[in-house]
Amino acid sequence: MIQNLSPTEENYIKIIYHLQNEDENVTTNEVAAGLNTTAASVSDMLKKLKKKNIVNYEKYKGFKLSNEGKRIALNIIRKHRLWEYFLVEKLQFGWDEVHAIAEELEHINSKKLIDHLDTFLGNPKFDPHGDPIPDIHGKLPLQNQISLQTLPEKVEATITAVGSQSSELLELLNFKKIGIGSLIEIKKKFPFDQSIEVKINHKNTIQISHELAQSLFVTTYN
Amino acid sequence: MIQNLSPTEENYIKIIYHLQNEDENVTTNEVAAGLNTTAASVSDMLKKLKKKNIVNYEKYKGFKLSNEGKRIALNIIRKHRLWEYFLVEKLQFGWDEVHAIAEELEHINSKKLIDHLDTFLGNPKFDPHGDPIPDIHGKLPLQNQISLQTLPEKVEATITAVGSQSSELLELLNFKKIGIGSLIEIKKKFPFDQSIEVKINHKNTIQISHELAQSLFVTTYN
DNA sequence: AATTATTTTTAGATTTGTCTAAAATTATTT
DNA sequence: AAATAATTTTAGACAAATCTAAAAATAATT
Repeated sequence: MIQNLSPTEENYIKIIYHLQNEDENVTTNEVAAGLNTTAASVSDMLKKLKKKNIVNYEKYKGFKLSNEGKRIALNIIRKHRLWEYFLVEKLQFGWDEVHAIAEELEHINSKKLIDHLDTFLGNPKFDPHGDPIPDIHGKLPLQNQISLQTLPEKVEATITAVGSQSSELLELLNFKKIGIGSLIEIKKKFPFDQSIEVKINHKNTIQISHELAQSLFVTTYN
Repeated sequence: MIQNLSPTEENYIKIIYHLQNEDENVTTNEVAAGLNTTAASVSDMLKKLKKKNIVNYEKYKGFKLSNEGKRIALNIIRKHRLWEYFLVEKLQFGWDEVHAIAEELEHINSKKLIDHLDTFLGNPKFDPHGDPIPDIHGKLPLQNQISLQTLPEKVEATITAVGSQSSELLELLNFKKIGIGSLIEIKKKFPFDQSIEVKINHKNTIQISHELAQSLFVTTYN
């Protein structure tokens, strides 16, 4: 079912998604704090979202997104993160100044727009903050991945994702002879420019810049 | 003065800009028709816009944008047309399907966003429909467009606008491999049916009917 | 377990943008 | 210039989203 949701409703859905976890219910006050509004307004909105079957809610007992609610949340998050990626990669914004603009862009409703944007950007898997981008079906990429930048020294890992499919990135990876499946281990980190020295497949040792390290995602074994 | 305007207010400002001309005032009914709303709603909004000094308005006498109102209108139009350009040139939309999406994107408020987008797109002067894009200062590019039908022989020009947005016209232009930005020069005019023979981009020579020539607008350089 | 404190909900008011119906004004006809 | 028609404005109502203040329910404390 495709529902027509106001930006306000979407913001509630998004914050509930971010607040909820497996076991505990989300509380009215948490949402009020997260949206800089009052508990009363949250109560009002919950009645609406319950009627639309977006939220499972009983008075005084807290609430959680329904499956439909989760689906909607993931779609909003997909839009938000793709726009953030666009702003940083294409429009040269700093990663710390894109959030507010993406908050507005994410409420524009056109599936075709977002899917074309995704293609244009090269189907990136992670946004500029390193957060995973849901794909066209709402699936999140595997999340035992960490950015190469955050891998500790002397820990072996496998490259399992790249941050984007841009031709520039692929060219660089080709040149350095690394790709999905390569074994990688950080030998030394250089704080000055955040570059790192890594060993690839137990053989060649190469230098990797901060920018490249942020676009490589690895999985460890322990 | 930077005002915070709602999307609704912006839509009113935009339609008034498009309806107004040098001499005559805009009427309530024209705006109501243009926005698919009632004359009563227009009256309500005019009171608001007058208080904000966006519109010069006297009851029962019609109205026009103030200078400030025009400045705001041109900025909205700039946003709309830059987004249309982006959708067509970067996201591979057809020029006949971008208007509705641009209507939403145009209300996003970030000067930096639009100026970066402008740079990213290469400071285009005309949108995919051939309408001029106001620059960062709100200036419209010179509009010495003439119908292709009135272009003299042996004078090079650039196609800068089309007369309609019908899919039939789009189909024909696609087939003939010409569009906004194509260089064009009339080689020969045939009085019998007013058709013309033209050279496109210094390469292929094609025939253009009277009807088509009337729907193409060009800019010369002298 | 009773009291107090906290959280959550409801009740009622406000703002924005809309509408219908009626009144006021202007334009057109006869 | 009077009557009729059309346009424009006002008055009053409504829906969405918000707020404050008070009531209801739950949690924490003694």
